[in-house]
Amino acid sequence: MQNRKNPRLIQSVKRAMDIINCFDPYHTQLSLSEISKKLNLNMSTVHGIINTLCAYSYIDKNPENGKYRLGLEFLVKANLVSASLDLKEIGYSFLMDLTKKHHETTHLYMCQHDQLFCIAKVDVPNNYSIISSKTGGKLPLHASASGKVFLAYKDPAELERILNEYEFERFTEHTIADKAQLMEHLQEIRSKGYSTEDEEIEHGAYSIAAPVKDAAHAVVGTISIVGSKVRMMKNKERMIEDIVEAAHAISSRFGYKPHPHYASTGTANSSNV
Amino acid sequence: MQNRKNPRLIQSVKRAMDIINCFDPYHTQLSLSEISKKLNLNMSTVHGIINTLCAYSYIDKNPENGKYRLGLEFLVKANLVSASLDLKEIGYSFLMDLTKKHHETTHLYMCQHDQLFCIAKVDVPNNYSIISSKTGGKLPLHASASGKVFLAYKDPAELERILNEYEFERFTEHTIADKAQLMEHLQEIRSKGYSTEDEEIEHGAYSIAAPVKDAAHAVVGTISIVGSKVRMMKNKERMIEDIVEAAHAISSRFGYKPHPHYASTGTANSSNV
DNA sequence: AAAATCATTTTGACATTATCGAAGACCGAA
DNA sequence: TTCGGTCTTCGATAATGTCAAAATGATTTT
Repeated sequence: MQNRKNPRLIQSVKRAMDIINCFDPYHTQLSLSEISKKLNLNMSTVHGIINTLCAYSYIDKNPENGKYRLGLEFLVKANLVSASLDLKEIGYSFLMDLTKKHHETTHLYMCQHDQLFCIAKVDVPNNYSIISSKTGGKLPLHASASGKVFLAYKDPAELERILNEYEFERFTEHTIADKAQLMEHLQEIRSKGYSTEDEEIEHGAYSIAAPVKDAAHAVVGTISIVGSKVRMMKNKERMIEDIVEAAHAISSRFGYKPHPHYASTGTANSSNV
Repeated sequence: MQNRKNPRLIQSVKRAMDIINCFDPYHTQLSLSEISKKLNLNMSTVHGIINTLCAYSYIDKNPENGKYRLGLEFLVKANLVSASLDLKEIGYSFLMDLTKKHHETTHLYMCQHDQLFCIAKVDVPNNYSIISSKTGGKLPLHASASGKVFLAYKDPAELERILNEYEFERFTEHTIADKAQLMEHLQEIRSKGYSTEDEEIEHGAYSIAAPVKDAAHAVVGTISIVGSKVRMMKNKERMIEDIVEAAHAISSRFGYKPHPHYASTGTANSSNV
């Protein structure tokens, strides 16, 4: 569950987070007893924690059925997070350009805690497309173009750590299934400088991603373009060029400067300064 | 801080929430010592809690400066919350229509815990306006059209409770400054069925709002239209008609049925069944 | 209606657990 | 290097969260 060492974590806070994480797209409303059953906790324990979360609007009790659901305070905080993301500000117009040009959906992902979070998305503009409702999605690292390009530029020790405890969920028959296969793939990505994903997560879909790096050559995010495979294949080459170029442009705004002598191996020092 | 009685709240969870709430638009990054100073807590206490929140990606340590900031998991949860809001689904197309017709920004607010949260927004379509970045904003109840209409339909006891501990922040010289003045205003809103806000929160702005009610006649949200006062005044009457009509349409989707015999006083029973 | 079932909330006693202060590690600056 | 500062770890203490059980409340059955 928790990544690194084992710095003393606070039980009740942990439990509070576990409670919050009980809610997912298939369980948007839960009763007290459902939660306590799920987490094997005494009902009164859960009750106390939930009440606290309610007081802060992170959980809300639906008066109609007495069940609990996530509260609107999450929107407030998400707004705050979102507003303070330089990457999003900078990357957005690039997504827009890419989508305008290629008529496919583009995404901007950001790395945090060895996870990739979608922080911006531009859909193909049908009439009035507002709201990027998929913002906030997470990506499987082994089965997405962005995930793979993220892993490809991790430094070897980190990569090792991540993959050792990694579960290769299988989405389609093209999903990369194990570490060895993935490592080979990553080498190829490093040499090409971008990554593709070919029906590895969903049949009929194809995507291309390139890394956004900062001054320390660490990958801070990725940009990607996704679409139906048949359409994508038609001008794949031009898309790759554009994605890579956009990623470079964004990277340079983050102080990234390619070092010719380091470039070939692509070993990024992910600075835990 | 916490509203009702005093159901035993869990200290460490409360502190965790207080820590999260330290972050605001003016303080997006905080150091450990800043937080502990702000909350008058021992650094190691804060440290433990923050570490726990970090393990769940609700807080993230910026490697560049060692400061903490809110984590991307908030985006995930906000997405989940947002996706499960019926009100938003239903209301959205109405906002769109209103904005298309009147060329002004429209908002959809939702009530929770005596607060109004923006859950959808449609800007005047300039070229490609995506992302509703203001989603997640909260509204001052006494100085916004939506806030006032929300209060107007609260049942008297509830209203009393809310206003007794309410602070009337002053934004402009038109801001309603005290309870007596507000009560008078609310009566007027009830008799009209909608609310207006005239430079009460910002000079030059004018807004109109109407309540969305559910089957129990409780106000579950509001829709509003905002714009520069000069423009708004030009076809204020037509806007009011449309806003009220849209609010009714949304309400009826929530099972609301006007009871002719109750209608005149507008006393909503906000069912704490 | 009354009784029974179920889920939620409150209570009080106990031992686990969060807390604090102090000490240790880790910077960056002088 | 040595010094300020901030962050992290550690261990003892008592305060706090936890549990089981009882009380309340809602809903259905007889």
